[in-house]
Amino acid sequence: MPNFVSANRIAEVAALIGDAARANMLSALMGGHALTAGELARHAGVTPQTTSGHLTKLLEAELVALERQGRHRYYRIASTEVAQAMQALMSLAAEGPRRHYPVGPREEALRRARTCYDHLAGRLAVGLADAMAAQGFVQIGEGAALVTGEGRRFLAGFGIALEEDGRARRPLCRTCLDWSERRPHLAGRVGAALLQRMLTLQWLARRPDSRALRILPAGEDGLAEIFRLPVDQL
Amino acid sequence: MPNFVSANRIAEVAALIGDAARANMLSALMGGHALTAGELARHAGVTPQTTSGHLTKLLEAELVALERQGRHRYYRIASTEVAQAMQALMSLAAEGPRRHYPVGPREEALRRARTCYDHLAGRLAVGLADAMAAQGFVQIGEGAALVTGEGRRFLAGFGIALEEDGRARRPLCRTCLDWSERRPHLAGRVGAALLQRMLTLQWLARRPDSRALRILPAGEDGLAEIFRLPVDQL
DNA sequence: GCGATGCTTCTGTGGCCGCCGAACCGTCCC
DNA sequence: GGGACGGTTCGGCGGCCACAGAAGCATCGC
Repeated sequence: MPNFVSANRIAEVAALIGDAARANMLSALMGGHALTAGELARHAGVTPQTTSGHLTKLLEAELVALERQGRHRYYRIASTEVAQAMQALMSLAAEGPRRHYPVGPREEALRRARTCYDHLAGRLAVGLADAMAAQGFVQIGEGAALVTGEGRRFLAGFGIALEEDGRARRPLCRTCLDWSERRPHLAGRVGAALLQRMLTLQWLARRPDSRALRILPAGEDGLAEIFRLPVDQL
Repeated sequence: MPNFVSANRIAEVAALIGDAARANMLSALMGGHALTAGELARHAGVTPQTTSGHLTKLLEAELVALERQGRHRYYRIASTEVAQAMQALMSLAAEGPRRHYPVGPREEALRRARTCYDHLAGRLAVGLADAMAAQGFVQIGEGAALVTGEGRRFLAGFGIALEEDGRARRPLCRTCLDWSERRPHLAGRVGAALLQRMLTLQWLARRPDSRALRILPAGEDGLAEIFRLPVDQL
């Protein structure tokens, strides 16, 4: 029959995500942290044994990957492809009937700054992308972003080396549509590097048990001075 | 609870796609043609009444949109967001155990040139992207592409006007990872415009009942002369 | 008007799958 | 060692949902 990337395989993986418990687990893993089975069970709101079943399925389908460490087993998103698919589904889910979710304090923290798999999201990320674009470090198109030569130098000065691998067309930068802001922000290799660097510089800190990020004093200063991004306006 | 883009909503839409029949329908619609319920029923391999049920669900979730015309009802993908999600899931599904699908002649035609929702895909699309990048009309990054000033002029000469809407950050061009080539090609507004223009110029023709495209003689000439893309090498 | 066609709604049936209780296996700590 | 704890496997139950048969409702042709 006509379809041969076998729409059936698409259905398989979509069905895998299309279960409340598993979607919650994957969603939790989108925070970028590797989590143990128990933590995932709590996130999903089901018993450990049920969780275990789900995890084996996700493992077989290579949607998540496993790392053992002593008696703990850490699960994480298996690949950026998976993260992208989840991202696309989030955007889709965030559309629709525009439900009025009451904005609690926790949600407010998430809207302000959070991780999205391996990069920044939230108002901070959108503001950062805008600020860098304004200074000519990146060019942002629809679903697309490129680092300029100037931007490359700027990032190098900030401690991020974009290895100049031979093929000029390779490296760089994607954008990722933020469900809370409905605006693009920087993802891809550059996005991941920015998050990492800001964590090691202690500009930002992960909150335990949440995708939300705290902006530390050093971060407020650094973002304002180096990135020309006044954090208090976020 | 922690998750609040409600992973449950993600699960809902994923589950919607995660059914073989519905996935086949959506997959068929990814060809870019609007299809009738009957055609979709045939694609999915189920009876019309079952199809009807699926379609109401897809409609409610706004994954597909409906256009009535006499006693026919034409269904199409509702938005680019949906198309992107499907695209991401295809990439994911195409990964994995790398099954050996025997490559039939039909599949070969698809690998060569086909539509992907509203733009080109297959070797033709990848080659086109490469050729345009080589001539400096676009810059292609990872998951990202931008049209240069030169490219803008080139496209204008080819009959594609990229309206310069005020906000400089808006328009342009995405890339889309091709499952068959595992390489990016041009999507977004530019990708759609290129496909449209080549269809109206009769460079390409849609095949009935398939996503595959035929490259017409005028297309062979034009692609070689204007885009510097020798089609016979695809 | 008539029937034919395209599509839908209604209804019942069947199967798959997510769920938990219980038991089992491994790792850590003292 | 023993015991606690993190994880997994097994078995049986329950509910949801995709499916087709039959009937209903539009639109087309004559």
